[in-house]
Amino acid sequence: MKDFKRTLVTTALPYANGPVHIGHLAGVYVPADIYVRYLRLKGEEVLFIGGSDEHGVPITIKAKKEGVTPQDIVDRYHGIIKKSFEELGISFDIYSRTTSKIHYETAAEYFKNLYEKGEFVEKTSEQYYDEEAGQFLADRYITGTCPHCKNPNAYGDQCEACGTSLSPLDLIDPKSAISGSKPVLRETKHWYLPLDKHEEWLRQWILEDHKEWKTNVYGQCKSWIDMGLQPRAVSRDLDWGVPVPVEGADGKVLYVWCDAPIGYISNTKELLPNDWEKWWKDQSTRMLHFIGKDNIVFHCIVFPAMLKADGSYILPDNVPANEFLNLEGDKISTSRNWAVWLHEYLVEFPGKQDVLRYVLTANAPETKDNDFTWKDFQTRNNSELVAIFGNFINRALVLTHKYFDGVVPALGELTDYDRETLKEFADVKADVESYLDNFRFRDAQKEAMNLARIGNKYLADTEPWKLAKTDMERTATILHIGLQIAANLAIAFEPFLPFSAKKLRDMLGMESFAWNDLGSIELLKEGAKLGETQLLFDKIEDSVVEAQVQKLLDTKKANELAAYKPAEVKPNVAFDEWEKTDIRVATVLECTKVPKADKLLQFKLDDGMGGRTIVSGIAQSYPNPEELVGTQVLFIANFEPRKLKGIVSEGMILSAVDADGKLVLCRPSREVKPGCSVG
RNA sequence: CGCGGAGUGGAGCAGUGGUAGCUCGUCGGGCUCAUAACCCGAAGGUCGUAGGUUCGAGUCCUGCCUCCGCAACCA
Repeated sequence: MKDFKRTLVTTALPYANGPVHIGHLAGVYVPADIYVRYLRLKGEEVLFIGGSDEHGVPITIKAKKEGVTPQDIVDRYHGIIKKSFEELGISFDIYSRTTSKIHYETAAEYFKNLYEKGEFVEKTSEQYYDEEAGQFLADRYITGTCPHCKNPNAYGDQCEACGTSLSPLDLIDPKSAISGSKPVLRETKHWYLPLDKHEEWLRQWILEDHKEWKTNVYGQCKSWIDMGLQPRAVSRDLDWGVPVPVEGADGKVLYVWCDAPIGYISNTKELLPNDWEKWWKDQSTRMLHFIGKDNIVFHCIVFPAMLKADGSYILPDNVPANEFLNLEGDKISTSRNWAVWLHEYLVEFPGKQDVLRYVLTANAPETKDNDFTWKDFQTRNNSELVAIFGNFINRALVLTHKYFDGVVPALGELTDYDRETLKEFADVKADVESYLDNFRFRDAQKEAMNLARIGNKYLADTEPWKLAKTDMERTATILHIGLQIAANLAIAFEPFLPFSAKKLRDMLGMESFAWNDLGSIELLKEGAKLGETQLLFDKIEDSVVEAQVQKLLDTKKANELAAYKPAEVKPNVAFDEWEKTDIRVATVLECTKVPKADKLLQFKLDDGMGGRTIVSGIAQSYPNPEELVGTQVLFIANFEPRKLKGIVSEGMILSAVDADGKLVLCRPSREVKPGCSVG
C-alpha cells in the first residue's frame, strides 16, 4: 500500500427530502465514524466530510405538494439530519449542504472549467415537457400504456407489470405524473460527460490497480466497464439547483449526481478556506468514500471521471460500499414510512446512542443485505452489552470498592494463568486493527468485545470473592488485572461506542488514553482513586421493543389504507333489474354468535312484518354482538331463504367492506320505522 | 436470456479446494462478586436446487429457482 500522510473520509450525502434512518447509519455513517475515530485515536491526520444533498426533482415535487418552496423543504430536513447526526456522535469535521453559497460557487466553477477545457459534449434531444407544470419530465414521472402488455400504468422507464425496459417515447397515451396532463415533446440541449473517453484509464485503475476493493464494488465496476461506458448527461431542465454557468443555458441546472459529489469539495473548502487543496490535490492524501451499494457506479466511475477530467484532483483509494439493511423483513422505504428514524430514536431512547451504534455495527450489511429487528436489538443489548460488557465492568468495580475502598490495588506476583490471560488480551489490539484497516467493522467490534469475555472468564476462574477471605495480596493482583482489562476496554471501544467509553473512563478515573496504549497493563496506577460507579448499560424491557413493533405494525396498516383502491365498477344494470331487489330497514332484537362457526352471527330482527331471522358472516368484525341489539340495519328482504349451520336465514344484511377487509354494517342515519323500504 | 451482489444449524452472520465456524437462542451442569448477570459442557446444518470438474467442493464450472441493487426516489 502507498504511504499516505493523511486520510480524507467522505460519506454519501443524504438526500434532504426526509430524515435519516437506520439504513443510512448502518451502511455509511456509523462505519465511517468508527473508522475516523480510530484514525484520530492513532494520532493520524484525518478529515471527515459530510453534508446534505439538497437539489433534484423529488424535492421540488415534495415542495409543490406541500405548497412551500424547495428551500423550505431542505431547510427542514437538513436541520433534522444535522442535529441527529451530532447527537449520535457522528463526528464530522463539517456537515454542510449543497445549497450553501460556497457550494454554488464551487460547483459552477468546476463545471465551467471542464466546459472550457472541452471535457463535455453537447447534444440536443426531444424530451417530454409538461406544459401545465411548466417543466420537463423525468422518465419515471411519465406514465402510460405499455406497448407490450397493455398495462395502463407503465412508467416511462419500465413497465412493472411485464418487466420490460421502456423509453418514455414507447408509451402509448403518455401522461404526466405531476399534473396528469398530456406532455408534449420539446427540443432541449444538454451537456454530457463522455465516460466512453475515460474507459481506458478507468479499466486500468479499477480492474488492475484496485483488486483489493470489496467484491460487490469491484464486480459492479467491472460489469459497467465491460459493457462499454456511455456519455452521461450533466445538466437538466429544472429551476432548482446550481445554474449551468454557460451562455444560453437559461433554465438549466447541474444534474444532481454531478452537483452532489462536488459537495464533498465545497464542504472541505467551507471548513478550510485556505488549506483545502492539500486534502484534494496532494498525492499523499488518501481519499475514502463511504457509501451504500446504490452509489457504487457514481463514486467509482462517474465522479472519478469528473476528477480526472479536471486533472488536478486525487482519486479515491478505496470505496467501501455496504449492502442494504432491511427492517423487520421488509426493505426500508422513506416514502412508505417503513423505517426507524434516527431523530425519533434519539427521543424515544434517550442516552442509548451507543446501543444503536453497537447493534448496527454487529449486524452491518457488509457482504449482503441484513435484517434489523427490534427483538434482535433487545437481545444484543441485554445479552451482549449488559450481560457481557456492562456486567464485567460492574463486577470489577464493585469488587474493588468492596475490598479496596475504590482504590486501584497493588499488582503482586503473577501466576502462569495471569500471564496467559494478559497475553490473550494483548493480541486483541492487532486483531482489531487488522479488521478495521480492512473495513471489517463487524469483526472488529466482536474482537473488542472479546476483551470483556476474557475479563469475565478471568474473574470466574480466579474467584477473588473467595480469596478475599484468606489472601488479600492475591485478591489485589487479580483486581488490578481486572481493572487494567476494564481500562483497555475503554480504549478499544472508543471508536465504536464513544459515549460509553467516556463514561467508563470517568468511572476508572482515566485521564489520558491513546490507541497505542491498547494491550498495556499499566493504564491505571496503583493507588489511584476510582470514580463513581454506575451501570454502563441498562436492560431493555419487552414492553419497550413491543411498543416499537406496534408502531411499525400501525405504519403497515396505514400504508395498506393509503394504498387502497376501490374495486372496478361492475357492468351496468337496467333500472327495472335493480328494482327487483327489495331492501328494507329492520331493528335488531337479538344478536348472538352461531356456535361452532367463526364468522357467523344470528340476528333476530323486527322487520315490521312479524319478524325474521338472518344469519350474517360478520362475526370477526363484531366481536361483541350484543352491542348491536337496538340498532337498525339494512337487509335484502326478498332473497330465497337459505340454511346456514342449520339455521334458516331469511335475507342478507348489508355491510360495507373497508380497505382492511373489515365489515361495517350499513344503517339509516336516524331511526326509522322497521320495514321501511330503501331505494 | 440486461448487468452486479446474495441464498450456510431456531435467529443473525463468518468461511473461496482438504475433518463446517462465530454471536445469540435452546438444553444440562457450576458459581454467587455482578443488571436472574457470569463460567463450563451438549444438542442442532445432506452449506437454495440439478448436473459437472477434481483423489477431494460450501469453496471451481454450467443450468434453474428465490431475494436485493443498478434505470424515478433511495444507504
